[in-house]
Amino acid sequence: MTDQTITACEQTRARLLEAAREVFSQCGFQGATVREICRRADANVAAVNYHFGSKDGLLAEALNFAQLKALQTENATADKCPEKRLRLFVHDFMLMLLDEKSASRQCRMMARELADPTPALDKIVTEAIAPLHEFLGRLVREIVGSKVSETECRRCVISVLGQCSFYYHSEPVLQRLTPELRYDRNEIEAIAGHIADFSLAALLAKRNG
Amino acid sequence: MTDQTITACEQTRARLLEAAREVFSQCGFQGATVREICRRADANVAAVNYHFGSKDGLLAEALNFAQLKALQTENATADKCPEKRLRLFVHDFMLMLLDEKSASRQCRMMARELADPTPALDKIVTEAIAPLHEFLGRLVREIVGSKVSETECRRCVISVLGQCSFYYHSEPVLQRLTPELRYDRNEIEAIAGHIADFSLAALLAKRNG
DNA sequence: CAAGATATCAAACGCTTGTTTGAAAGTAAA
DNA sequence: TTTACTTTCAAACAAGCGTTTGATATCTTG
Repeated sequence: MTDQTITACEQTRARLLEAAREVFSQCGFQGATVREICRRADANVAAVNYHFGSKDGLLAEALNFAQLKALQTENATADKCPEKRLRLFVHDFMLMLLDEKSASRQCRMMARELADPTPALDKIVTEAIAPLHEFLGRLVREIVGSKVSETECRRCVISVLGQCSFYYHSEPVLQRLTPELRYDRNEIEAIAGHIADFSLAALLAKRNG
Repeated sequence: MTDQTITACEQTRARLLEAAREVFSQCGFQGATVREICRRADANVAAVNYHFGSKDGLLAEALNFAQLKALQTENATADKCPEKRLRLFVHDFMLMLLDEKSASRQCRMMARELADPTPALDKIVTEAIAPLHEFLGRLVREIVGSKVSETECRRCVISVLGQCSFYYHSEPVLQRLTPELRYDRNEIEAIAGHIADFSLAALLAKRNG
């Protein structure tokens, strides 16, 4: 019984992490309760503190930026022109944010925290968001050319991310505005297409203007 | 003592409402506590329930969409081409969202609620956000012409609002990304200019494409 | 198997939350 | 001034929170 067998302990840890990602991404850090996480993980209330020290510790371990990083490296190695890579990025990013079926609650969890800071925000920013902005900054730079200032370039990145995030952050509102709206795969891809069109038109205008 | 004299009761109510707008806009509905609101209003904890019935009731009364509506009517009556009116809207909207000195906590309060729904979200949507989307929808329509579909038009509105909101919602993140950032009036106007440029370029491309 | 370490559990702790209470203070009209 | 009503207040309430506890169960190992 040395390796490879999954101990009961590890099972509980894994269930807690999964439940935590679920609840954190749905309710935010403040809104999520340890009791609800433990209920969904079929674990005792004390389990969180036993395995992770505290609710903060659980959040820190539940955070996982692998998927977001993978999205960037895959995109960077794609053998395409920058316009197509931007289109691809927006597509993958929106699927990650909106597709229920995509198992990437990590990303949505992260998005929840952006608005109101938790102890983990610094880690999120340095490990995930800053690299993301730099990645997009390079991509935008490829598109607009060298005449555009760095500040302007950064604002373009924010314009792209702002459009994407809005669909996630304001879902409750958009749902009420157009009740028939469903984020199925077709809808998400249509939205991603719009954001890419919209952004590329603006960026190309900047390059030529 | 019939009119014009401000009773003690009315003074307390007014102080509570002002303090509530302050705290709600800073901490969100969940994060705000009745005790903190009462402390800032120099009132007893029981005052909220006495005057407004509950914390929910206080939120409902504290909400005030006058400023947001005024922004729309002023804009609509501006004797300008739709491009300039969009530019003007973005400018005024960003000032309302970001300028500390602008006394419009109502708008920021509202923005806080969008991400995680409170009992008041329905009221906010029907009374403030839906009209805002319709207003912007008409403005966008004037710019892109009649060839663009209604769905696409709506998505353009979201693209504009998404860019604006991002600076507000993600302030904690943007502050960490560029620590020297300060939302003074110059910076806000520069940002508003960028968003207007970016969006108009995309909209004009849609009209001509 | 027996002993020691590890993991789970029900229960409770201390704290904060929104809300309620009943008495005290303030106000207005007879 | 007296009477009736409104407003404030300190204190307490019940519920929920994250966390701790000490006993119990479950493994691992000699």
